[in-house]
Amino acid sequence: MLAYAFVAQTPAVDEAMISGIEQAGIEQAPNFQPLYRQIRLLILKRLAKNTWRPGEMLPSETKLAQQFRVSQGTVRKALDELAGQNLVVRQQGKGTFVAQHTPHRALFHFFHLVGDDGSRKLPESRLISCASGRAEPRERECLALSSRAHVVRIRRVRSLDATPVIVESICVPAAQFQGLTDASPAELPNTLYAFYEQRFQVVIAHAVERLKAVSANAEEVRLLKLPRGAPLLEIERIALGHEHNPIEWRRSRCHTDNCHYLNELD
Amino acid sequence: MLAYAFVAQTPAVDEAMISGIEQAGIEQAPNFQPLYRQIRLLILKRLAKNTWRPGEMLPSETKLAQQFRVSQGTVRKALDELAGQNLVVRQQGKGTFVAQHTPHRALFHFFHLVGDDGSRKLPESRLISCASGRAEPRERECLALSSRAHVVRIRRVRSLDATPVIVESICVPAAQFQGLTDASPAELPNTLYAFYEQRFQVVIAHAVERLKAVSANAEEVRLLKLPRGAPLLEIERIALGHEHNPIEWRRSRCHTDNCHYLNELD
DNA sequence: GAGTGGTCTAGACCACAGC
DNA sequence: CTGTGGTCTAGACCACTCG
Repeated sequence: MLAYAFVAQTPAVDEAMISGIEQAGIEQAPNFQPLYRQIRLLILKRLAKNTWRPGEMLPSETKLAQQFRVSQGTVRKALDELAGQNLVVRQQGKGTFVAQHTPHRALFHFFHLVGDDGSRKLPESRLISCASGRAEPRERECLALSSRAHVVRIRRVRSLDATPVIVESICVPAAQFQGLTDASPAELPNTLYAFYEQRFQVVIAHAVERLKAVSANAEEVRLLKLPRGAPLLEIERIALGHEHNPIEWRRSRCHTDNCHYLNELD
Repeated sequence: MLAYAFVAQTPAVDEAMISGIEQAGIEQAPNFQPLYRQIRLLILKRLAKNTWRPGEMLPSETKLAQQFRVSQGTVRKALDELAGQNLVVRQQGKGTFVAQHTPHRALFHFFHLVGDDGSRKLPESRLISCASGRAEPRERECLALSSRAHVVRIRRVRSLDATPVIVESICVPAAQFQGLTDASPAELPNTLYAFYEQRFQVVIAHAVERLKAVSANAEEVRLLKLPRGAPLLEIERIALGHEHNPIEWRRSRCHTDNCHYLNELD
């Protein structure tokens, strides 16, 4: 029952991490965690604090083990879990690195639209608009913003094989993206998350997508050259940081006659 | 370079498992695997062979380690990977069990439609038809069947909160499901995969889903009480066995005004 | 060669389930 | 009490990378 609170003779893992221990004595729900999970949390906090930049190497397992006063195997298990969540990348002979948003990651982890022939490509993007303004209620809700917060809104059309197939609306808090509206349209890259990382030190770690079928509205009909009321696949995504804090709200409406959204289950 | 082929003094892991070793000497692409992966494959083969039934307990780590002549930690790592794929379930103090299709698994791993209010429910099913016939080309393609194979086709309407929202077509090879058409309609349960397991010893281990937006056809309009041409979310699923052999082809067309398909990314 | 992560082993101890 | 999986440790050796 008292397991895993303190294992090493010395406090091990200091940093005020055992935050759940109460002095109230009785029947407290035990939020004790195995050592390797406590280590994992400590490393996660450092990731969230940007202690190391994306792409940078973490200290070696041995060094971390010394710092935390645990065995190397325990650190390994913590790092393995983080690697399983794609938060760090491990490379034999080189080291453990903070995960980065590469084109490969965009394609295989964050973009699930695949051609009906099985082809996987990132669509080209054409910017329509990029401007800031007071956040609307829905935007505040999705991004957990206060009532006077401002946001930056980006709209673009994305094409696969030179055919426009997606109308995309993106919304991010202006506070975390100072100067985004000043960026020249040509500067806004196709894969935004790497851009967020490099330009604004904002790291997207997770995302949740919600899909519906909708009818194309007048603008979508025009932009995608569709018949009136054509069915579109709406993908609404909320992208989250390391602490699951919402960072970006995105709505993509996709013409899926020649492509589909692919998902693997177990 | 020669690592991991044989580690223990005795051959360890017999069963003719090192199938990739060629007598041709030079520059063979090494399909050497770490020991724990070889162990994992052996256990996987036993799962595929139905050596143990779903829900049954596997031998303990210690016993498996003795059988395979490796250390318990190596078996543990193999089992951990299998547990990560939801192919086995580990329970402290009890044992390791072959994964089963429970209502919980259906709801959280195989059914991604969620109410817009966040509610997760399995929809009720009403059977429309269940009959067998010669497999059509598309069915043969999806299920990897020969040209004279027969299939069983099931159609049903599924309702959330007493509102019909899904029209579902299911197709399985008749050969693996002898007597399915004789089953009384009342006997066909809402969650089919548990039924497949228990009645036909057919185990669904994975699945791939492809989503599109489509327009409701006349029948769907009637069954779901929709306006003509209403947009529907089409979910096409191919369910696979342990060896990734296709077992079921399913197409669900969903009315998503009050629900959505939920997917989490990393 | 030095440093990194990856594998394998062995042993100790813990938590949990069930008789 | 016994047997199970879960954690933690320690040490040996391997493969890979880079200077």
